[in-house]
Amino acid sequence: MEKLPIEVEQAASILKLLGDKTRLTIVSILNQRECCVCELLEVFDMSQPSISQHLRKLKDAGMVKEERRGQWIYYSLNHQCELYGFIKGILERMLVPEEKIQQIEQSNVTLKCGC
Amino acid sequence: MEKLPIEVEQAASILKLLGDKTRLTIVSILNQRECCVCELLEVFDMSQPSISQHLRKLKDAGMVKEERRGQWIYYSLNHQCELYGFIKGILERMLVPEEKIQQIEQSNVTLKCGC
DNA sequence: TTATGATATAACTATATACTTATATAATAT
DNA sequence: ATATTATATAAGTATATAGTTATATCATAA
Repeated sequence: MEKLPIEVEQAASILKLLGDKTRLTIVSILNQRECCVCELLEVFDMSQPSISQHLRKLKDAGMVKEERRGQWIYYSLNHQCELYGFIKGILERMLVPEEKIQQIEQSNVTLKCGC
Repeated sequence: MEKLPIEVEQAASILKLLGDKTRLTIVSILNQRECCVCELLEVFDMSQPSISQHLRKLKDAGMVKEERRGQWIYYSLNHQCELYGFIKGILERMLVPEEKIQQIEQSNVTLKCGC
């Protein structure tokens, strides 16, 4: 399933999505843990709409899925996505953004969320 | 060497370069055979400067190297590039553009080039 | 019901990008 | 020398993109 070769055109559109520092970092974080928007907001020097818009693009491409829990919407990588193997292959060769993940975990956002 | 993890920022810039259909196709073709500009020109519905500009970007990133042979300049993937393993990993999951490669080989461009 | 907090959407803007055409450079052939 | 062929570079343009601020939606809490 992971090993099915991908069309050039399809690959290009995925790579274009991942070819943005902010989005690639988001995806790399989501590969470690699910996050709500306000958690991601902790580690980017950027407005909330900007983060939401990036997540929207990732969702539209099927790379990411969302799940509402009360007030919060949790985003996570969509392992069911037919391109997940392709994406995983890329993430595996990248450094995990430990610092940002720590920053999220040390923020009190999660406490407020109660998750 | 291939397995050293890559910084997010560096990965993003490579993925952005590959996230263009034309460039990704070029790279995918060069993964099979070296080509001169006029050969690539055979398989893209695009002006010569456009192809040259794409090759320039790939060269600037170190992904591609060039070698002049007389009138022609041959482009090929730069296996010495520290990111070659990363790129190769992506190409391995993609369909080879056989049709375009055939098109290049059946064109008489190579005959004229005498290579 | 009203206020608050989390997120999404809309509208706008500045910049980046992928093309184009025109021209320059460089090698070969006549 | 001059013409031809291959390629690069310059300049211009239309569109895409990533950000912004303002506002809407939706869930919870008071």
